[in-house]
Amino acid sequence: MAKNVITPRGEDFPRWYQDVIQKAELADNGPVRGTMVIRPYGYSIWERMQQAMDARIKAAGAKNAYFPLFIPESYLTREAEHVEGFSPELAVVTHAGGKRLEEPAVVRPTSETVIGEYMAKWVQSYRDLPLLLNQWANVVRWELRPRLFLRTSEFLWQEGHTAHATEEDARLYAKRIHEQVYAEFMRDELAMPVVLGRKTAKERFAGATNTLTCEGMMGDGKALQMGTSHELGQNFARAFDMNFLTEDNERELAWTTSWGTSTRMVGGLIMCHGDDAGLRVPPKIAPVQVLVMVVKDGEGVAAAARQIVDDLLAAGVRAEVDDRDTAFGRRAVDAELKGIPVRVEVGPRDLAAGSVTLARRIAGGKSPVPLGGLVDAVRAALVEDHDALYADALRRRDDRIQSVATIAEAAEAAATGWATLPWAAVGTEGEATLGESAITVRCLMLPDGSVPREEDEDGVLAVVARAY
RNA sequence: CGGGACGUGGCGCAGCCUGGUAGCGCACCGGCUUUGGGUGCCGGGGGUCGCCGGUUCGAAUCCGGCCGUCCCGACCA
Repeated sequence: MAKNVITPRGEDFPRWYQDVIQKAELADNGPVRGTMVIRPYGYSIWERMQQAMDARIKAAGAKNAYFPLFIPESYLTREAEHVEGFSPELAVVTHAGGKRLEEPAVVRPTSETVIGEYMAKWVQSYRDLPLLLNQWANVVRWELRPRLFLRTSEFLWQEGHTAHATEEDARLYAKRIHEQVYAEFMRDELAMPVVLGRKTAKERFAGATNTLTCEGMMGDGKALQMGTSHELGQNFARAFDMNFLTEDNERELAWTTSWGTSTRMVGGLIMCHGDDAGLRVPPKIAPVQVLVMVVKDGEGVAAAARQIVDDLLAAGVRAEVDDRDTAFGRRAVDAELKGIPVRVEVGPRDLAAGSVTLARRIAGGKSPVPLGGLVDAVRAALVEDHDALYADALRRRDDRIQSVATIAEAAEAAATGWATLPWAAVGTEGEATLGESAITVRCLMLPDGSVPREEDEDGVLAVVARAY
């Protein structure tokens, strides 16, 4: 492995993170503070996330639609908590077409309001419910302390918005998205274990009655909120007059939900799986699962490498050839920085032996594989790598969660990881105390890992940590 | 907005204190070399020293003003 290519994680984790993003060619800072240029390799990772997520969202019954970037300022103000929560980070267009606008247009920070307005129009009868929508879009939240992928003033995301006839139906749908779309996606595609829970009132989405969250643990023990699913009660339905006639011809307000995941997940992926050699991309998300490297050309090696790529592609493996003219070591280091799970090294020596060399980014090590058995070996490696990444992440998380009894102990544990303690021992005051040390209650959960329906249920645990 | 630092080729920095017309590492380009772990050597291109003004024969360097960036704090997918 190459040395000193990037800052070691243990030396300076934030610096390591920046180095990985730069060296793996994931992103650059944009020209306006807080903005981000997503480079092709970073974007291809996002595209794979989108694809996998989109399929799950559709399987949950939601359909894609698109709503405008500009929202009338007056919409935002209709839901009191919502506007209060978002006003500090709004970008507002006051001038356009060379004139001052009669009503300023807010650049969407999220779309509950516009979508609420239109859902109100479309929902007339109980027969129109549930109405299940999703959109892929960019949103803008003017951030004071931006960090690439984790907190940028503009980011890309998916936002789901649904309307239901009953509170129970809305609750179950928010839960379904939380568990069967988000958490499963993170586990099965990103190889990331997440803690599921509900947010405290302080951490709840502005305008929601309940916020469910997926919290991931990063390599430095800090928490990252990777996705949220909200029950909005009738708050937005009331603000936008979204009502419908029941079977009994009664007029009732709908119950709505919203839920989102963003490009922040790319940051989570980096910080969860990366190591001192760079990124490690889980095979299912990897834009390039196998890089076939021409070690030394001249004896039909390049042609053999291309044939191998074709065979892998035909077998449904995402493969690319690397026949660049640069030194082998540099190309190998590049592949490691980018976290490509498997490298197939092809050189004259290999071909003479009728084999190739399989180099593993995640499991580590190299070994010869007969050409005829390559496709199967690659398939097995990719499955094994996914499981290994998940196991690593899970082990780290379990090692770094401490069960404690007091706020003081929790604060101590949060220096290196997470702590769980009875929510009853924390409460709103304890939450404020911890906040003074930049420690937050990430979520509330039950001892068996399930999500409590109410904050004050018996045995509810608070998960506290420092967070991104 | 409160506290701290910094603006010099693409990136990271030295030079400033003690003025004399810009240098190093990486990256980039060309040649040879080596392609099985950032190969080595030779050659080369690229900078209004953040901006404006002042002092001076002469300013990256000294003085004044302005602009910008980064870090810490208050907000967040």
